[in-house]
Amino acid sequence: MEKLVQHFKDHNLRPSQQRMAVMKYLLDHHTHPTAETIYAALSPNYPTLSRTTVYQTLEKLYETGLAQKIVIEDGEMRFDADTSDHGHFKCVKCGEVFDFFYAQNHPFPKMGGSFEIQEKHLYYKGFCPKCKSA
Amino acid sequence: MEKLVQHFKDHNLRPSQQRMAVMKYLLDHHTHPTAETIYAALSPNYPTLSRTTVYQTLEKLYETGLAQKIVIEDGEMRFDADTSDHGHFKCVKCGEVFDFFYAQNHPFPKMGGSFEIQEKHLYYKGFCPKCKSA
DNA sequence: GTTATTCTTGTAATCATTACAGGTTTGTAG
DNA sequence: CTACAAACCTGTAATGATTACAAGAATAAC
Repeated sequence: MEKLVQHFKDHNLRPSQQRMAVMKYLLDHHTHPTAETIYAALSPNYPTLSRTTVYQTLEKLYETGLAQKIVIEDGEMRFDADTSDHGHFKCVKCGEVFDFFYAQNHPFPKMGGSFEIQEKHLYYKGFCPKCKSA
Repeated sequence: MEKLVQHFKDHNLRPSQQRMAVMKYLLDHHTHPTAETIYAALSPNYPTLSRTTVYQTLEKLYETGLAQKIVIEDGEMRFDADTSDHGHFKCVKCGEVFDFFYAQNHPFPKMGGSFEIQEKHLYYKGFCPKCKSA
Protein backbone atom coordinates (compact mmCIF):
# COMPACT_ATOMS: atom_id res chain seq x y z
CA MET A 1 0.00 0.00 0.00
CA GLU A 2 2.86 2.37 0.74
CA LYS A 3 4.12 1.65 -2.74
CA LEU A 4 0.79 2.84 -4.07
CA VAL A 5 0.97 6.10 -2.19
CA GLN A 6 4.49 6.60 -3.44
CA HIS A 7 3.49 5.81 -7.00
CA PHE A 8 0.82 8.45 -6.86
CA LYS A 9 3.22 11.00 -5.45
CA ASP A 10 5.78 10.16 -8.09
CA HIS A 11 3.25 11.16 -10.68
CA ASN A 12 2.16 14.36 -8.98
CA LEU A 13 -1.08 12.74 -7.93
CA ARG A 14 -2.43 12.87 -4.43
CA PRO A 15 -3.34 9.60 -2.72
CA SER A 16 -6.88 10.71 -2.09
CA GLN A 17 -9.50 8.52 -0.48
CA GLN A 18 -11.30 8.08 -3.76
CA ARG A 19 -8.23 7.18 -5.74
CA MET A 20 -7.07 4.69 -3.19
CA ALA A 21 -10.53 3.15 -3.03
CA VAL A 22 -10.74 2.73 -6.80
CA MET A 23 -7.25 1.29 -7.00
CA LYS A 24 -7.91 -1.04 -4.10
CA TYR A 25 -11.05 -2.26 -5.79
CA LEU A 26 -9.10 -3.06 -8.92
CA LEU A 27 -6.45 -4.90 -6.93
CA ASP A 28 -9.03 -6.90 -4.98
CA HIS A 29 -11.32 -7.79 -7.87
CA HIS A 30 -9.78 -9.33 -10.92
CA THR A 31 -13.07 -9.14 -12.75
CA HIS A 32 -12.11 -6.45 -15.26
CA PRO A 33 -14.83 -4.09 -14.07
CA THR A 34 -16.21 -1.10 -15.89
CA ALA A 35 -16.33 2.34 -14.35
CA GLU A 36 -19.98 1.84 -13.61
CA THR A 37 -19.35 -1.44 -11.81
CA ILE A 38 -16.74 0.17 -9.62
CA TYR A 39 -18.97 3.12 -8.94
CA ALA A 40 -21.85 0.87 -7.93
CA ALA A 41 -19.59 -1.17 -5.66
CA LEU A 42 -17.98 1.76 -3.89
CA SER A 43 -20.97 4.03 -3.74
CA PRO A 44 -22.46 2.51 -0.55
CA ASN A 45 -19.22 3.09 1.33
CA TYR A 46 -18.53 6.47 -0.22
CA PRO A 47 -21.96 8.06 -0.45
CA THR A 48 -20.66 11.26 -1.98
CA LEU A 49 -18.53 9.53 -4.59
CA SER A 50 -19.19 10.76 -8.08
CA ARG A 51 -19.22 8.77 -11.28
CA THR A 52 -17.03 11.41 -12.84
CA THR A 53 -14.39 10.85 -10.18
CA VAL A 54 -14.31 7.15 -10.95
CA TYR A 55 -13.89 7.84 -14.65
CA GLN A 56 -11.18 10.41 -14.05
CA THR A 57 -9.38 8.20 -11.59
CA LEU A 58 -9.34 5.24 -13.94
CA GLU A 59 -7.95 7.44 -16.68
CA LYS A 60 -5.17 8.58 -14.35
CA LEU A 61 -4.41 5.01 -13.38
CA TYR A 62 -4.11 4.16 -17.03
CA GLU A 63 -1.91 7.15 -17.81
CA THR A 64 0.49 6.37 -15.00
CA GLY A 65 0.68 2.68 -15.78
CA LEU A 66 -1.18 1.31 -12.77
CA ALA A 67 -3.92 -0.18 -14.88
CA GLN A 68 -4.67 -1.14 -18.42
CA LYS A 69 -7.73 -0.44 -20.48
CA ILE A 70 -9.51 -3.39 -22.01
CA VAL A 71 -11.78 -2.75 -24.95
CA ILE A 72 -13.49 -5.84 -26.30
CA GLU A 73 -17.03 -4.72 -26.95
CA ASP A 74 -17.95 -1.31 -28.15
CA GLY A 75 -19.23 0.96 -25.42
CA GLU A 76 -17.75 -1.10 -22.61
CA MET A 77 -14.39 -0.04 -21.28
CA ARG A 78 -12.97 -2.33 -18.67
CA PHE A 79 -9.96 -1.92 -16.43
CA ASP A 80 -7.35 -4.32 -15.13
CA ALA A 81 -4.78 -3.61 -12.46
CA ASP A 82 -2.68 -6.45 -13.82
CA THR A 83 -0.58 -4.71 -16.43
CA SER A 84 1.54 -7.74 -17.13
CA ASP A 85 1.53 -9.41 -20.51
CA HIS A 86 -1.61 -11.51 -20.74
CA GLY A 87 -4.71 -12.04 -22.81
CA HIS A 88 -8.44 -11.90 -22.19
CA PHE A 89 -11.30 -14.16 -23.08
CA LYS A 90 -14.84 -12.85 -23.10
CA CYS A 91 -17.76 -15.24 -22.97
CA VAL A 92 -20.40 -14.13 -25.43
CA LYS A 93 -23.11 -15.72 -23.30
CA CYS A 94 -22.50 -14.73 -19.69
CA GLY A 95 -20.28 -11.78 -20.50
CA GLU A 96 -17.57 -12.70 -18.05
CA VAL A 97 -13.99 -11.85 -18.93
CA PHE A 98 -11.27 -14.36 -18.10
CA ASP A 99 -7.52 -13.86 -18.02
CA PHE A 100 -5.20 -16.17 -19.79
CA PHE A 101 -1.46 -16.14 -19.42
CA TYR A 102 1.37 -17.19 -21.65
CA ALA A 103 5.13 -17.31 -21.53
CA GLN A 104 6.93 -14.00 -21.33
CA ASN A 105 8.83 -14.91 -24.46
CA HIS A 106 5.82 -16.10 -26.39
CA PRO A 107 6.41 -15.19 -30.03
CA PHE A 108 4.11 -12.50 -31.33
CA PRO A 109 3.95 -11.38 -34.93
CA LYS A 110 6.47 -8.67 -35.73
CA MET A 111 5.56 -5.70 -37.83
CA GLY A 112 7.52 -4.76 -40.91
CA GLY A 113 8.58 -1.15 -41.35
CA SER A 114 9.37 1.18 -38.50
CA PHE A 115 6.24 0.92 -36.43
CA GLU A 116 6.67 1.74 -32.76
CA ILE A 117 4.51 -0.58 -30.72
CA GLN A 118 3.36 0.75 -27.37
CA GLU A 119 0.54 -1.59 -26.47
CA LYS A 120 -0.25 -5.14 -27.41
CA HIS A 121 -3.72 -6.58 -27.00
CA LEU A 122 -4.86 -10.13 -27.53
CA TYR A 123 -8.33 -11.35 -26.81
CA TYR A 124 -10.62 -14.20 -27.73
CA LYS A 125 -14.37 -14.45 -27.74
CA GLY A 126 -16.50 -17.54 -27.39
CA PHE A 127 -18.10 -19.74 -24.76
CA CYS A 128 -16.65 -20.25 -21.33
CA PRO A 129 -16.67 -23.79 -19.91
CA LYS A 130 -19.79 -23.19 -17.84
CA CYS A 131 -21.82 -21.65 -20.66
CA LYS A 132 -20.56 -24.19 -23.15
CA SER A 133 -21.91 -27.14 -21.19
CA ALA A 134 -25.20 -25.41 -20.48
CA MET B 1 -19.74 -10.02 -57.69
CA GLU B 2 -21.96 -12.94 -58.57
CA LYS B 3 -20.52 -14.69 -55.60
CA LEU B 4 -21.65 -11.82 -53.44
CA VAL B 5 -25.17 -12.00 -54.75
CA GLN B 6 -25.18 -15.72 -54.14
CA HIS B 7 -23.81 -15.31 -50.63
CA PHE B 8 -26.61 -12.93 -49.79
CA LYS B 9 -29.21 -15.28 -51.18
CA ASP B 10 -27.71 -18.17 -49.29
CA HIS B 11 -28.38 -16.29 -46.09
CA ASN B 12 -31.90 -15.22 -46.97
CA LEU B 13 -30.73 -11.70 -47.64
CA ARG B 14 -31.63 -9.77 -50.75
CA PRO B 15 -28.84 -8.22 -52.77
CA SER B 16 -30.27 -4.75 -52.47
CA GLN B 17 -28.62 -1.67 -53.91
CA GLN B 18 -27.69 -0.46 -50.47
CA ARG B 19 -26.19 -3.74 -49.31
CA MET B 20 -24.18 -4.14 -52.45
CA ALA B 21 -22.94 -0.58 -52.17
CA VAL B 22 -21.81 -1.01 -48.57
CA MET B 23 -20.15 -4.33 -49.31
CA LYS B 24 -18.44 -2.91 -52.38
CA TYR B 25 -17.14 -0.02 -50.34
CA LEU B 26 -15.61 -2.42 -47.84
CA LEU B 27 -14.02 -4.45 -50.59
CA ASP B 28 -12.60 -1.38 -52.32
CA HIS B 29 -11.33 0.42 -49.25
CA HIS B 30 -9.15 -1.48 -46.86
CA THR B 31 -9.20 1.40 -44.42
CA HIS B 32 -11.30 -0.27 -41.73
CA PRO B 33 -14.01 2.34 -41.94
CA THR B 34 -16.68 3.05 -39.40
CA ALA B 35 -20.37 3.10 -40.24
CA GLU B 36 -20.28 6.88 -40.32
CA THR B 37 -17.36 6.92 -42.75
CA ILE B 38 -19.18 4.60 -45.09
CA TYR B 39 -22.36 6.58 -44.80
CA ALA B 40 -20.54 9.82 -45.59
CA ALA B 41 -18.83 8.24 -48.57
CA LEU B 42 -21.92 6.68 -50.09
CA SER B 43 -24.38 9.40 -49.27
CA PRO B 44 -23.60 11.59 -52.29
CA ASN B 45 -24.29 8.72 -54.66
CA TYR B 46 -27.27 7.40 -52.71
CA PRO B 47 -29.02 10.55 -51.53
CA THR B 48 -31.79 8.65 -49.76
CA LEU B 49 -29.44 6.29 -47.95
CA SER B 50 -30.03 6.16 -44.23
CA ARG B 51 -27.45 5.82 -41.50
CA THR B 52 -29.58 3.12 -39.96
CA THR B 53 -29.36 1.10 -43.14
CA VAL B 54 -25.58 1.25 -43.07
CA TYR B 55 -25.52 0.10 -39.46
CA GLN B 56 -27.99 -2.70 -40.14
CA THR B 57 -26.16 -3.79 -43.25
CA LEU B 58 -22.81 -3.95 -41.51
CA GLU B 59 -24.36 -6.03 -38.76
CA LYS B 60 -25.72 -8.44 -41.36
CA LEU B 61 -22.36 -8.65 -43.06
CA TYR B 62 -20.82 -9.51 -39.73
CA GLU B 63 -23.43 -12.10 -38.90
CA THR B 64 -23.05 -13.87 -42.21
CA GLY B 65 -19.27 -13.81 -42.13
CA LEU B 66 -18.63 -11.32 -44.91
CA ALA B 67 -16.93 -8.87 -42.61
CA GLN B 68 -15.38 -8.67 -39.20
CA LYS B 69 -15.87 -6.12 -36.50
CA ILE B 70 -12.81 -4.35 -35.20
CA VAL B 71 -13.02 -2.72 -31.79
CA ILE B 72 -9.85 -0.98 -30.71
CA GLU B 73 -11.06 2.25 -29.20
CA ASP B 74 -14.24 2.55 -27.28
CA GLY B 75 -17.08 4.07 -29.24
CA GLU B 76 -15.50 3.37 -32.59
CA MET B 77 -16.59 0.21 -34.35
CA ARG B 78 -14.74 -0.48 -37.54
CA PHE B 79 -15.35 -3.07 -40.23
CA ASP B 80 -13.07 -5.11 -42.40
CA ALA B 81 -14.09 -7.23 -45.36
CA ASP B 82 -10.93 -9.24 -44.98
CA THR B 83 -11.99 -11.95 -42.56
CA SER B 84 -8.74 -13.83 -42.84
CA ASP B 85 -6.47 -14.26 -39.87
CA HIS B 86 -4.59 -11.02 -39.41
CA GLY B 87 -3.87 -8.29 -36.89
CA HIS B 88 -4.37 -4.55 -36.74
CA PHE B 89 -2.18 -1.68 -35.74
CA LYS B 90 -3.68 1.63 -34.79
CA CYS B 91 -1.58 4.77 -34.77
CA VAL B 92 -2.37 6.78 -31.66
CA LYS B 93 -1.42 9.98 -33.47
CA CYS B 94 -3.05 9.93 -36.90
CA GLY B 95 -5.61 7.30 -36.01
CA GLU B 96 -5.02 5.20 -39.09
CA VAL B 97 -5.43 1.44 -38.79
CA PHE B 98 -2.96 -0.80 -40.58
CA ASP B 99 -3.20 -4.51 -41.28
CA PHE B 100 -0.44 -6.86 -40.45
CA PHE B 101 -0.30 -10.44 -41.51
CA TYR B 102 1.34 -13.51 -40.12
CA ALA B 103 1.73 -17.14 -40.99
CA GLN B 104 -1.43 -19.22 -40.97
CA ASN B 105 0.20 -21.55 -38.49
CA HIS B 106 1.51 -18.84 -36.23
CA PRO B 107 1.37 -20.16 -32.67
CA PHE B 108 -1.17 -18.42 -30.46
CA PRO B 109 -1.59 -19.01 -26.77
CA LYS B 110 -3.92 -21.91 -26.01
CA MET B 111 -6.47 -21.73 -23.29
CA GLY B 112 -6.65 -24.25 -20.52
CA GLY B 113 -10.03 -25.74 -19.67
CA SER B 114 -12.79 -26.24 -22.16
CA PHE B 115 -13.15 -22.79 -23.58
CA GLU B 116 -14.64 -22.64 -27.05
CA ILE B 117 -12.91 -19.91 -29.01
CA GLN B 118 -14.95 -18.33 -31.76
CA GLU B 119 -13.04 -15.16 -32.52
CA LYS B 120 -9.42 -14.21 -32.08
CA HIS B 121 -8.33 -10.59 -32.06
CA LEU B 122 -4.82 -9.20 -31.97
CA TYR B 123 -3.99 -5.56 -32.21
CA TYR B 124 -1.18 -3.18 -31.39
CA LYS B 125 -1.20 0.51 -30.68
CA GLY B 126 1.63 2.97 -31.17
CA PHE B 127 3.14 5.25 -33.77
CA CYS B 128 3.07 4.49 -37.47
CA PRO B 129 6.26 5.13 -39.47
CA LYS B 130 5.05 8.49 -40.72
CA CYS B 131 3.98 9.81 -37.33
CA LYS B 132 7.03 8.40 -35.64
CA SER B 133 9.42 10.37 -37.81
CA ALA B 134 7.39 13.55 -37.54
C1' DG C 1 -2.68 31.37 7.78
C1' DT C 2 -3.08 32.58 3.17
C1' DT C 3 -2.79 31.53 -1.49
C1' DA C 4 -2.38 28.49 -5.30
C1' DT C 5 -2.88 23.98 -7.02
C1' DT C 6 -5.08 19.88 -7.34
C1' DC C 7 -9.39 17.13 -6.55
C1' DT C 8 -14.07 16.10 -6.35
C1' DT C 9 -18.73 16.70 -7.43
C1' DG C 10 -23.12 17.10 -10.08
C1' DT C 11 -25.21 18.45 -14.00
C1' DA C 12 -25.32 19.03 -18.72
C1' DA C 13 -23.63 17.85 -23.19
C1' DT C 14 -21.82 14.62 -26.60
C1' DC C 15 -21.88 11.08 -29.83
C1' DA C 16 -22.03 6.47 -31.62
C1' DT C 17 -25.30 3.10 -31.78
C1' DT C 18 -29.99 1.05 -31.44
C1' DA C 19 -35.16 0.93 -31.18
C1' DC C 20 -39.12 1.73 -33.41
C1' DA C 21 -42.91 2.55 -36.60
C1' DG C 22 -44.37 3.37 -41.14
C1' DG C 23 -43.82 3.22 -45.94
C1' DT C 24 -41.48 0.65 -49.93
C1' DT C 25 -39.69 -3.00 -52.50
C1' DT C 26 -39.25 -7.75 -53.66
C1' DG C 27 -40.58 -12.60 -53.89
C1' DT C 28 -44.27 -15.95 -54.22
C1' DA C 29 -48.53 -18.24 -55.18
C1' DG C 30 -52.64 -18.41 -57.23
C1' DC D 1 -51.14 -10.39 -63.77
C1' DT D 2 -52.55 -9.61 -59.10
C1' DA D 3 -52.45 -9.77 -54.41
C1' DC D 4 -50.41 -11.13 -50.19
C1' DA D 5 -46.48 -11.71 -47.24
C1' DA D 6 -41.88 -11.20 -46.10
C1' DA D 7 -37.94 -8.62 -46.16
C1' DC D 8 -36.06 -3.82 -46.56
C1' DC D 9 -35.24 0.91 -46.05
C1' DT D 10 -35.91 5.27 -43.92
C1' DG D 11 -36.11 9.08 -40.40
C1' DT D 12 -36.75 10.24 -35.97
C1' DA D 13 -36.42 9.37 -31.29
C1' DA D 14 -34.24 7.01 -27.53
C1' DT D 15 -30.36 4.95 -25.22
C1' DG D 16 -26.27 4.77 -22.61
C1' DA D 17 -21.46 5.19 -21.81
C1' DT D 18 -18.31 8.74 -21.58
C1' DT D 19 -16.71 13.60 -21.33
C1' DA D 20 -17.00 18.72 -20.58
C1' DC D 21 -17.58 22.13 -17.52
C1' DA D 22 -17.95 25.15 -13.56
C1' DA D 23 -18.01 25.64 -8.81
C1' DG D 24 -16.97 24.10 -4.26
C1' DA D 25 -13.56 21.26 -1.15
C1' DA D 26 -9.21 19.53 0.16
C1' DT D 27 -4.36 19.70 0.19
C1' DA D 28 0.31 21.59 -0.35
C1' DA D 29 3.56 25.40 -0.37
C1' DC D 30 5.17 29.45 1.30
